[in-house]
Amino acid sequence: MSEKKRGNTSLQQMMESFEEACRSADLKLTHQRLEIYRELATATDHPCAETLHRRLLKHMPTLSLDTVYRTLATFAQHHLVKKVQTVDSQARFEAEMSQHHHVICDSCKEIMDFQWGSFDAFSVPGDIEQWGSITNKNVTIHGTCRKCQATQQEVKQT
Amino acid sequence: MSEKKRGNTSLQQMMESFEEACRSADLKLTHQRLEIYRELATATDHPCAETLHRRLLKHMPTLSLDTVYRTLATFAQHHLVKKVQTVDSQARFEAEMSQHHHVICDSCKEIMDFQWGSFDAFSVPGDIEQWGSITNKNVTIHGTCRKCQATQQEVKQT
DNA sequence: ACCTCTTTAAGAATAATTCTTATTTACATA
DNA sequence: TATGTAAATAAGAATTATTCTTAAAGAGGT
Ligand SMILES: [Mn+2]
Ligand SMILES: [Mn+2]
Ligand SMILES: [Zn+2]
Ligand SMILES: [Zn+2]
Repeated sequence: MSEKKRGNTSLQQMMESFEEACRSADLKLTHQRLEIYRELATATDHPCAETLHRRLLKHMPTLSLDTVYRTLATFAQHHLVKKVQTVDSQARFEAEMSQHHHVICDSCKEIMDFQWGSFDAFSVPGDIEQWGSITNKNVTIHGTCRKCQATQQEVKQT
Repeated sequence: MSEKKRGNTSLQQMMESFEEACRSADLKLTHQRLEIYRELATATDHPCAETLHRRLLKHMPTLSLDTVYRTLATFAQHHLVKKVQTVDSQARFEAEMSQHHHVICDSCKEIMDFQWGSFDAFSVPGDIEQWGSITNKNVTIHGTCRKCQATQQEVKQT
């Protein structure tokens, strides 16, 4: 039971369906791809390419940052990972492909997942259905997380 | 009645409250600031800095791109404009500060506003209220707009 | 009109990402 | 298991988006 919590899907399962997806998309199963995917799949913080690279360097000292970028782009094209939309300049990524939403702390930039089934079941306003064909709808909540609230409190007291 | 549609607020009104806000924030009312704000306020497409610059060059041939970036950053700090969150590398902006949501065409990158009062009235899942203090919640819908659907149809037939 | 501080334009610099190329590797096949 | 070949990687150069530096221009108060 020492595996990271990842919704209901275990890392093992994710790795297996990842390998399967690569094979059927004719993507070679390189050490780099496997490790980059694994690192992202175990991360819960929606890391940017650089963060991912920094983490991976510990066990793969020759991994290039370019490979991380290139690989993430390839994965995204094949819908194996998602680029997360943010207001910041560095792109951030996630391996969690199932429907979920984000809370973002505007102070520390932490992005957390959450579920909102009753929203998912909601149907969009009528005029939007005219607009075109919709592939997905997501909520982003912005605010300040507890940790940052505490920190800002301390600063005030200084 | 020839003014651009801007929700219910007219451009005149926006310009007036903009000038008022600048004065009370001790921001000098320069020609550049007025024109950049006006251009963004009349745009309905959430332009990036470069697009805005290109449009403004027609009437202000010496305006520098740096000024557009710097000015938008200043405006954003003072909550006079908003940076829109996207998955693309170029930042996009809007002057519409009232609560609204976005539909984004993944093909042509067009961003359209829409209202969703019943969503706004919805309260967020309980576990999120524990997370920290929330400043806003917004929906982003992704899909393909009618125009792009039509174009893709043509391509198929070729 | 003049002073002072802010803002601007221009170009240099930086940050994030992508491209080029020589080398290495995965994996299909013999 | 060895070999051939296309795909992928590492390294560094290049590009794109944005920010910084500095000298000159302008806003707004007196
Ligand atoms: Mn997520
Ligand atoms: Mn908008
Ligand atoms: Zn935080
Ligand atoms: Zn479109």
